[in-house]
Amino acid sequence: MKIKVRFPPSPTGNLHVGTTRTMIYNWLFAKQNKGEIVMRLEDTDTERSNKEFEADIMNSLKWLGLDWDGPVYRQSERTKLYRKYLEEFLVNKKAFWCNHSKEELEVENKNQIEAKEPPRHVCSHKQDNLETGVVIRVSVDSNSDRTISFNDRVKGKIEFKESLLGDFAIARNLDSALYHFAVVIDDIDMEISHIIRGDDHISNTPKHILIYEALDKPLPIFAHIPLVLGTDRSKLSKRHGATAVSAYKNDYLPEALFNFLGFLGYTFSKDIISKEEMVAEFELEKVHQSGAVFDIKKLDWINSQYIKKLPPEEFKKLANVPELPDEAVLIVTERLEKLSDIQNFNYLWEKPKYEKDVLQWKEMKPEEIQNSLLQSSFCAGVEIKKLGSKLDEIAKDNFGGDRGAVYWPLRVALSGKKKSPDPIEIIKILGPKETKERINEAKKKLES
RNA sequence: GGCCCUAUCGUCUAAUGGUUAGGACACAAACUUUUCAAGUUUGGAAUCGGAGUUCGAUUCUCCGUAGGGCUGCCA
Repeated sequence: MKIKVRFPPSPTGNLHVGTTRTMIYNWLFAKQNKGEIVMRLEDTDTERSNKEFEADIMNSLKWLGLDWDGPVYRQSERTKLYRKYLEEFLVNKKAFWCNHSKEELEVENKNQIEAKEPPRHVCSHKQDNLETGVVIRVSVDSNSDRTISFNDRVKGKIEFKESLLGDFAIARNLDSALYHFAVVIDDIDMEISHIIRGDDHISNTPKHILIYEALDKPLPIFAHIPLVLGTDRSKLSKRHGATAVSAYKNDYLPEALFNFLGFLGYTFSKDIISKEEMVAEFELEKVHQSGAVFDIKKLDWINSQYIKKLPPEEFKKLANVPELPDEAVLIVTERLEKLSDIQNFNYLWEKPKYEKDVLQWKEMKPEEIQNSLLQSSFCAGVEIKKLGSKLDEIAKDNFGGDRGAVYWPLRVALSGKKKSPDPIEIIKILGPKETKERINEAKKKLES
């Protein structure tokens, strides 16, 4: 059988990390099986869909390296196809026009809940053969004793009673199909073999199965993946933080996000793993059954691992710091979790700003700091290799061997920070001239 | 309310009818050290509850409980 899967985002928002995780599993599965991936924008809700979200989705997918085969389909451009099938459904009495108002349906629903009955709309217009109406519904037998069941590749056997479904809506009119109808028609038309989608679609599946059956088409294989959760274990949404992939672009490497998302629901052989290795290892049946919390701390760690491995040129480009000297890249990447944190190291390419009291090490007196800096400034031109022993000597001769008394003021003079890499590392990057200048500025600052 | 899904450290998870229930992140401590970072070592931390099956259940079954999803003329 030819393997064919789909990316079916709805352009009613930016690309969501949960949707992306589902797409990653589709992608891994397709790549491993030399299958095809269809890109299909589900924009049947014209009110909420827009081109900006479309662009965000495509760009984010591209950024992550999630590619697809063939053209980009839009459901809004396929209304003729849906119309053809809607007419067929109507003619064959598999669907009918319903003329109940929203208010009537609300009352019905309210009464059902109060009576502890299953919520569903069993339409009384079914036999009326209306020419038109408010909405088109599939006719479902409310007295059926049939159990619709399917074998989910990740969840196992799932069953629903047909009688509980009710006559569900599939189109606003002949030219405006709703989700349930458009997906099934498209999945049939595009010969989708595996539908790998979020857990939240499980309860839609029996409806879809009924449409496949009405068209006498074979069922695809269903695989429902658990949702990505927020810290309170509910479906990940904006109140938990950034959900758009594009919100991660400035701080995270695409490989790191991909790696992290892949682990939210699947266990690969090692924590840091490439796409290629993931493709080789992936098995649909091994996708976990329960939802996973999006833990940003783990993402940060994975990201830091990828940053460390970046070549200098690549890092400077991605972090957008062309002025950073190549020699400085290593000491910086070792300390970063997020790309934008590079701004904490701006003293490597521009003069630091700081308050003079930061220069003080423990109980040091101003004269002592001055002396320490003066001594250090004499070392500015010393060969890097010998710099360490030279500074140690100063500590020994002037401060009873307290190296902090030398290193601390020096580091602050160079970086303006309480926390920074070894001053010798910084001197290596700044060079003797700049080093001397910064020490002198520190001395001046101390006097003021 | 109805239907459906799920349940191992704080988080991601491993294991399997028999293990001292393992790892990673996070956290804490130690080492290193002028301060960070990195690294190394160590530590605390979990099988939701109750029945049943069994010589033995974290694992299998059932019942609870909890959480989640769906319940649209959204997708």
